[in-house]
Amino acid sequence: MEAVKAEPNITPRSLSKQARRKQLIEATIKCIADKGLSGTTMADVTQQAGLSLGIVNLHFQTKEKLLIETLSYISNEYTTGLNEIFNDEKLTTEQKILAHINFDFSRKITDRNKLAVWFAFWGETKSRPTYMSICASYISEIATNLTQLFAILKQQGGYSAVDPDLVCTCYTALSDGLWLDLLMTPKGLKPAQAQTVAMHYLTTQFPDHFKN
Amino acid sequence: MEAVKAEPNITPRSLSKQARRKQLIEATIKCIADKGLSGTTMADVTQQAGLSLGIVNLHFQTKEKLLIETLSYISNEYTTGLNEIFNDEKLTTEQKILAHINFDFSRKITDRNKLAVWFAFWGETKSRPTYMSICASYISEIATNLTQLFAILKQQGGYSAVDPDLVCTCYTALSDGLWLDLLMTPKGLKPAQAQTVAMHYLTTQFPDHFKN
DNA sequence: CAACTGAATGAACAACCATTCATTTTTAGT
DNA sequence: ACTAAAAATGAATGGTTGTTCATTCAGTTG
Repeated sequence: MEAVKAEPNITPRSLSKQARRKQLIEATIKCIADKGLSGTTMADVTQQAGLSLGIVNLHFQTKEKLLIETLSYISNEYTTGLNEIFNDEKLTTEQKILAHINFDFSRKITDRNKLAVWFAFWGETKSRPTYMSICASYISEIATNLTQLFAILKQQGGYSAVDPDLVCTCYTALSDGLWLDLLMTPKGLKPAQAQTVAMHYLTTQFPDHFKN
Repeated sequence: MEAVKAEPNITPRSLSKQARRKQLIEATIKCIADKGLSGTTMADVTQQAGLSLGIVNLHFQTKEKLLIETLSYISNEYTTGLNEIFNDEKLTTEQKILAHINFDFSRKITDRNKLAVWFAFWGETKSRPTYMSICASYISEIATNLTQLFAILKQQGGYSAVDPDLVCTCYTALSDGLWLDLLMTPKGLKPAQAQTVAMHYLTTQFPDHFKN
């Protein structure tokens, strides 16, 4: 674990306040991936960021707030990416769903450091209402959008037997489970294969649109 | 959180050594569910068990060993249940698969305290090789058995297009994801509904055997 | 009933770690 | 160049927690 600065030739304090916060959050992600949520100390995070011990208090007040901001950071990154797809007027419904899957198994999302952070927080949600409510809000937002896409495709494609809510629940659970697979058995399952598994399920529901 | 003894009328020390270990492990499960892995202290666990602080050291030497035994305990409970099904000579392949799903979404397995423990450990696997290897062993054992069941059903049922490995990966990921759903949105998804979702997937693969 | 065994207890200890804040360093304004 | 404000530092602090072990106590044996 080496200290890494965001930009080699720029002194640390020339970065703006917001950039410093981002630097600390990304150091936190790396630390959680390397040492776990319980094993991550303030000394670890600040050393990973190449800064001094007191810096977290200056920007986040407490460790707990830093952790909450870290969860919000990866949640926002995910929902923002999906909303861009959902709101893209140039894409057809079919293309949006394909783009959604593509995004779910892209490098950015299946990065094992970030997957470790997701599961670290998920593992604590039952005992931490704050984590729980952050997760609950992005979950329902994404489900609403995705269900709507499936409903449109059902109508347009004449898939009378398809239940959009069921397909949304099933697809979401499937991708969560595949992420767990990518985290736990990285030697066994690669992101591209995981995407194939997800496509395999969608093919069963919309065979005319998604051929294997 | 109240101290609860295993048997009201039996004094603590009349329990055998093994029963005492089980008592402590179950107290640990409750604590992890209530306070998270990082928030669980030795004082919490022993108080939950209604025993004194030093007892864990007597039976498990260290906290880390108690946690490892706790992960092994729930892993064994799960794999033992599945192996009983897999080895039951009286069941047909189709019945074994049905029993497998039934078990995955039974009360015993979808108990939110235990789900919280599963995800708590999964969230730390990347940084803890010991947790990782415990998980790796049960994962591969179950996958081997389940893939075999699907392969037999493919042959018997004439499902020439089915890929048993793919279906096993997909089903396993799906049930892991549904467990996450049960943990995170208990108000939204009930175990019986989760089971319906899992059945829905199997129906797409083996329509003659598993009708909706 | 007395001596013995080992399970259980919990006060005390030592290590760890989040947080504080007096001091130093950098930047921006004039 | 000088000054004031802002940012960053890191030694010191205090609270928490895993672990230890001398002592207590229940159950058993002869």
